[in-house]
Amino acid sequence: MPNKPNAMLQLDNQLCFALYSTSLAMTKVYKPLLAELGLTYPQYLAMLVLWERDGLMVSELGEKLYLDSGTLTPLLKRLETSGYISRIRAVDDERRVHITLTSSGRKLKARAAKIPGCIVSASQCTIPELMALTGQVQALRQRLAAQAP
Amino acid sequence: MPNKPNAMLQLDNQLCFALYSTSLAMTKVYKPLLAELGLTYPQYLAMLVLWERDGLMVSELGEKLYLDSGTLTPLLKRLETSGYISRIRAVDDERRVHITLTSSGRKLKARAAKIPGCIVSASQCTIPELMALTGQVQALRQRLAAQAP
DNA sequence: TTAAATTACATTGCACGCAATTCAATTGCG
DNA sequence: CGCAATTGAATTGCGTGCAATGTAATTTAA
Repeated sequence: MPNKPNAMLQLDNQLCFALYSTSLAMTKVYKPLLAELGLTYPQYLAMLVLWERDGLMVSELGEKLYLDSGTLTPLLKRLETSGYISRIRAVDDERRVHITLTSSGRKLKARAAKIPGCIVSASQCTIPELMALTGQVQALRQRLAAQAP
Repeated sequence: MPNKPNAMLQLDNQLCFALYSTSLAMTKVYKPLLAELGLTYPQYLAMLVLWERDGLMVSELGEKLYLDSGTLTPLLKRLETSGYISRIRAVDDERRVHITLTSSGRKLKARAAKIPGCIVSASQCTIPELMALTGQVQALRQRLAAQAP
């Protein structure tokens, strides 16, 4: 199949670069919206998880976000400094740290509710188009994740 | 349209997160392949551009990669230290820095030729599937880039 | 012509991502 | 029980991304 190595080495033929540059472009669209909430984009992702399910351990958050403790520990400390979460060691197992929303963190959800609509609007796509593309990209992620153990 | 704010705030409903996490997963698949060449993933992207067209200015490279000088200057210095490129100030306009492949950098292209095939294989997709998805993601990038001036 | 504006990079500072290592707490096994 | 192995976070070090700022070269315009 890979019988045209030169064409395959062209930047714009590569799905990887399309994903990479589009993800960065997406982050730039989010940035001013999130700045109003005092969040960075990865911090917003962590808050999305916590708004769905509060009190997760750092490792559980990491599974949902596909991030490790080296990334999450400092990120969560910043969210704690911002007053949106508390980091509490479990009493039954002091290795574990549970991440809990503060009152301020819970209130933030209402202010963030308008953001998805802004992004949909910026994408100039219909909801079904976005859902279809999301499904395809998620399926690719699953297959790629299976390769990197 | 955005009349279900709670569902829209769910992590797995969001295209942005699908792109973000899939891009990171892609990088992890590349990592061991690129480590053999002594390249990081963004450095590999820069080399892809230079293999297509040598001697670009920093700003031209930035347009192709959607990256700015704050990112590229240190990245290119590392590629120079690795011996793959030269950074040469233009004689006619000394503000400009042209990036030129070294002999070692040109030779690297042959060693990189097998990588796209490895990625296609890891994706477990057919070439037409990958091309279709690439096109959709690129189209999204164009629309998003139009929003962030 | 020369001062102001613009351009092209470089620098600084902050926040990721992640590999590798460390450390403390817990578990498992003989 | 004792102790090695495992687990969950934290730490360290490096390489991005990017906003903001700095600086030197060039262009412009009064």
